[in-house]
Amino acid sequence: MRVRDFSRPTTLNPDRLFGQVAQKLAVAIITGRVRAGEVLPNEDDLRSEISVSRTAYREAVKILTAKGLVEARPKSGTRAAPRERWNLLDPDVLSWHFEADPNEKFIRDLFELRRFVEPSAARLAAQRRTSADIARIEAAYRGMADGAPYAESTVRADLAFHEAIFAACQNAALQCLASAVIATLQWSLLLKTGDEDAYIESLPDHEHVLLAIIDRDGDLASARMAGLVIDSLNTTLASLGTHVATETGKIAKIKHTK
Amino acid sequence: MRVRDFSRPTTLNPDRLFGQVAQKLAVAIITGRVRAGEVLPNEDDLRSEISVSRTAYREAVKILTAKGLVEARPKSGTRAAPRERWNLLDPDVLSWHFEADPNEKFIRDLFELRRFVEPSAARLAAQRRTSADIARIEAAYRGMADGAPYAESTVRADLAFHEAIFAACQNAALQCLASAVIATLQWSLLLKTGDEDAYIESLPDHEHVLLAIIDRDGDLASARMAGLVIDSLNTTLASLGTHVATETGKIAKIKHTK
DNA sequence: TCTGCGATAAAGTCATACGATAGAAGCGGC
DNA sequence: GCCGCTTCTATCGTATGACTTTATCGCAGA
Repeated sequence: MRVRDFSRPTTLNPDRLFGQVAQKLAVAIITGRVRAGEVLPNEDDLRSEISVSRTAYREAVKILTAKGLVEARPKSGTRAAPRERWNLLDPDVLSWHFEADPNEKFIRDLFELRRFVEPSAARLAAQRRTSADIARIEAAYRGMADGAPYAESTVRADLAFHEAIFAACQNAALQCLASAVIATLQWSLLLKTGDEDAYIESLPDHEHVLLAIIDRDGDLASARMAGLVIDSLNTTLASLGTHVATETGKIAKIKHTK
Repeated sequence: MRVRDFSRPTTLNPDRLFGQVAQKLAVAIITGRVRAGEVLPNEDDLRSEISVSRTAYREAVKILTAKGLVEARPKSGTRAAPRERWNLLDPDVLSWHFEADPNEKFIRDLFELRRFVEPSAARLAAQRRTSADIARIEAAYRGMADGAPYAESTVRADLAFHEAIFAACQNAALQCLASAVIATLQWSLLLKTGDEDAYIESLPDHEHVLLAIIDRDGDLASARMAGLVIDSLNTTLASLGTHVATETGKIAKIKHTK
């Protein structure tokens, strides 16, 4: 599953060696290929796979440590951490998740988070928005309305729409959740690609949210955003169903050719 | 400001060298001693302060990179990142914040997040809780009720109470926010230490939340949790006022002796 | 059986070296 | 004198080898 990163909010340089190693290890952990056991085999493994120095390997491990994916203790080895320890909302961890595994439960969890957070954010945005915020949200909406359904620029505009609402909240802590929401959204848009009806139907919902924010009507903005998120979840789950079916088909095919 | 870490949810080993360096750099960035300029001075700075090898320094930088505090671009230097880029909800970043600076705005932001997230979590917990969850929440409540107001075990129980509610949600993404909430709470409890009335008054509120969750009454649990958070914010801000006053006094004193 | 000490393995730390390149400084041409 | 090109340097990335620290495990002795 390849998610090409337009508007990537993370800074982990992917064309540096340690970044690649980190990603490789992370995906291995997230998919469950490495459980709570030692990551040790990888030291030799990566030696053989890509000839990578201890330096690069260690820096990759440090990154994963910082994100809670592994725990390195002096004598006992470097182990994959249990999932509760992971910083699931970290942009990189999220992007690795999406690189590894659809995992319906996790998608649901993320949407549930959106369901709680985004309406509140919309309310706050309605209360605090400046005219500059409005301009930004409106510009994003225009981008959505004018573009072709799942074109790159349109998707970008969709993400920008939601991000601009978070930005209007003037709350740094809340803002951090924006990246998680964006990642979820990006993922779901990717899944839905092709379902033009769903996209076109969501447009008026976006506009209604915008209008409520312009009107400084917090309750309305909140309610409309809640509706938008729920609709998004439903269409995403529908697409996920077909998508998973396709994937299973592919896997079956691969297994067959093997 | 020293916050002794009981129940630290983070894994960044503080007695390893790179951990100390990372913390030192992080605090420097968070307090604003290093703005968006290069972190370069520190390379020499740390050379003179603690003689630290490049390895340890680089690994510290990798950690900060992973948390969004700095951006290391191939040849142009390692710069402190703008605040929007920071993973403010990362447990370590939070703990560094609390180590560095009370910053009322940030406290408000975090409480606002709690205000949005915890009621939703309480609702979900009420809907999904198992008897084991109840046992855990109830045990935490007992610990709060039985202990002395700001004793370590009591604080631990308070944190456990809120964490148990998140755990009952069965939502991994939401669970990640628990650490941020816990950190906020721990900080506010530390500030409030001494204000026994506030603590004793909050006890029935906690019990009411517990009862609502036992009754599987999501709406009630949510409403009561919202009340609890708002009360907590108010008492915290009150304590923050006196605390800041004291700090200012200290600063004035220091300036005077200078 | 319990205690403690030492062997041992793995992470951590240090020093050094080389390559690549972005950005600055210097040089030359127009 | 201004602009563009070349060179030079600073800094990050990567590699390597040696040494240190720490914690686990097993063996030996009480």
